[in-house]
Amino acid sequence: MPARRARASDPSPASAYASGATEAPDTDLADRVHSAAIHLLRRLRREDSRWGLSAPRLSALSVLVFGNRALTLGELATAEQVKPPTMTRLVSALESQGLVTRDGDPHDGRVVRIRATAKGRTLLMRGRAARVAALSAELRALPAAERQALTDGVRVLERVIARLQ
Amino acid sequence: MPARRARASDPSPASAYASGATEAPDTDLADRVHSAAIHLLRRLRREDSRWGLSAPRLSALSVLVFGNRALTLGELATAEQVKPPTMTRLVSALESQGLVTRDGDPHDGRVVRIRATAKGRTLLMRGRAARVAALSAELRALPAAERQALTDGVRVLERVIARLQ
DNA sequence: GTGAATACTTAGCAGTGCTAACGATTATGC
DNA sequence: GCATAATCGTTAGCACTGCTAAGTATTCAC
Repeated sequence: MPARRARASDPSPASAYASGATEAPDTDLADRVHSAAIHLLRRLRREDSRWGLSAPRLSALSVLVFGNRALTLGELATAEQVKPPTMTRLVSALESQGLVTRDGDPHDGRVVRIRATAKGRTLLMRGRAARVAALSAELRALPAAERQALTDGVRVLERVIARLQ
Repeated sequence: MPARRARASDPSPASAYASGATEAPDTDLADRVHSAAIHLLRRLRREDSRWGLSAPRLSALSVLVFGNRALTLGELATAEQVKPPTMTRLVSALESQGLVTRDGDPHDGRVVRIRATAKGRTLLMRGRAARVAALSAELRALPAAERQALTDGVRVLERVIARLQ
């Protein structure tokens, strides 16, 4: 079920944007990427509540854990491509969950240094695994060629996204 | 900048989830797909307000326009993978914008049939183009081989998402 | 040392997602 | 035919994320 073109009787999510017939090929591809992102996240969202880690919190925490150092709130906001007030609230939530700490910087009283706690590291490892478990399972079931195609595609997409900033 | 692995000094968005070193390959890939979806949508979100069409509204409207027929609210909710109350509110918003109509079904008084208006069709065509314009521009700039890799990857992802339902 | 710039927070808005509970309508079973 | 059950959609209310505007505290520049 390639779902390359939307048909009159096919309102399936994956093809929602894929009209294509009268579109430039790149617009068609952009629509499909866009639509796939929407539906993927909607689906993965359902796993969140069990872990108390929504997508934005998970994403921010992962930057701290894998960055393996304290970041200022502004750095974290930039890394996550959100505005500072949004990150303030995300960090407050993570802090109240005991997953990160907020410390003042001795050299600059304006900045706040945010660091993942041990609990945060542990929860991240488990939480992100749970969130993407369903996806991982499907990917494991893929033929090697398709998995490779997806890997290559994602690599391209990552670069495109970085360029969109 | 392949961003395949997160490094201690690299809190870049695209690699936020890509720790990988101690992960199974598929989990690594799932994380990367997940992360890419998050950051792509956050970026594209910014274009929305200019058109009054957020991602969910755009997506729902596109199902109606390209499906080219009236759908019940429940069908639309299923197609968009949201619960009926969520779709009720989305449809109400689209209706108040004059982009869709809500009509009762003569054969079944419980059902509501939702149809895109001409205005809805027009706005969709322009709005979705605007929303993905930045993305389209980047894709057009890609070498043919990379664009093809992304196309193949998206095709795989679409099938995976359909299977996640 | 005064004024500008920077970092973060607070307040308030809009939007999306959910569940629970409700009314209206249709289908079922006797 | 009528009571009961099932279905469809809505309303109400919660949590969360995103933004802008405005405020506070601190540091930098002259």
